[in-house]
Amino acid sequence: MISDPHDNLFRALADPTRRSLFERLCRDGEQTVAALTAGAHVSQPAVSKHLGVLKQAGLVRDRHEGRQTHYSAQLGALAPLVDWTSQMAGFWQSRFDHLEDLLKRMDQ
Amino acid sequence: MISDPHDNLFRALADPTRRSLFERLCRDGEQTVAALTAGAHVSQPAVSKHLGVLKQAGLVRDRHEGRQTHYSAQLGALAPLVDWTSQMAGFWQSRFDHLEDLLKRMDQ
DNA sequence: CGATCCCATATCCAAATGGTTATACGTCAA
DNA sequence: TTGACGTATAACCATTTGGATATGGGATCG
Repeated sequence: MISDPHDNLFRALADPTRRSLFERLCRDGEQTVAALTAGAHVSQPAVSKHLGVLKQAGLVRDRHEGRQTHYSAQLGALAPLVDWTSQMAGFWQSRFDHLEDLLKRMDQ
Repeated sequence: MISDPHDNLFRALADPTRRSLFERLCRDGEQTVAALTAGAHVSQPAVSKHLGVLKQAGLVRDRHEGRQTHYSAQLGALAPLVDWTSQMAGFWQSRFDHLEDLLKRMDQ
């Protein structure tokens, strides 16, 4: 089963808890798991698991420092999302252009 | 439990089959369920269910004509996605600006 | 060294999800 | 009106998912 490269990204962002974690990392910058757990309404293991998913999607990066792990958002990972959206808009525009072109030719 | 307005949108786009349907509607324009089912690698009821989810997310529109239903993409529904992405980028930029500002003040 | 702290992993569970087949329902044709 | 067609819904099932608690394992402190 082939899975397109967008799949991990979309799936990672689908969960509200995960989006919230990522949003907080974007808003407030690098944070430890403990800091992220406070404020998330789920247990620490749940937070760790979510961070794992985000990491696999390339949305976050982890940095180990002593016994704590600092996570930070990787904004660049959102690029495929922007590309995909642009592509959809492009398809739409393309069809529009084609229609416009057709009407123009009919007008002559 | 409050669910942010982005939730339906992200969740709808999380499934590959659903994304594929939406992509085809963007690329090729309005199509009947039968046309969409041919090409989707799942049964017709599965397609109908996916279209229902896309519709609830505002991503598609349905038009009944006789005994067939035509679906078309609603590109505008992607706006919240763009907004969200912009917001994340904005947060990042904001933190960057703040850091820049801080460094500037320390320089004095 | 022993205790504690921070985080990750293991295990388990309920609920959600995506799929199927069977069927109901409106529409068109004969 | 009867039957075929196009789509939606119903009922069901396997798998995935997101959560919890329990535990492991390295780092730090006493």
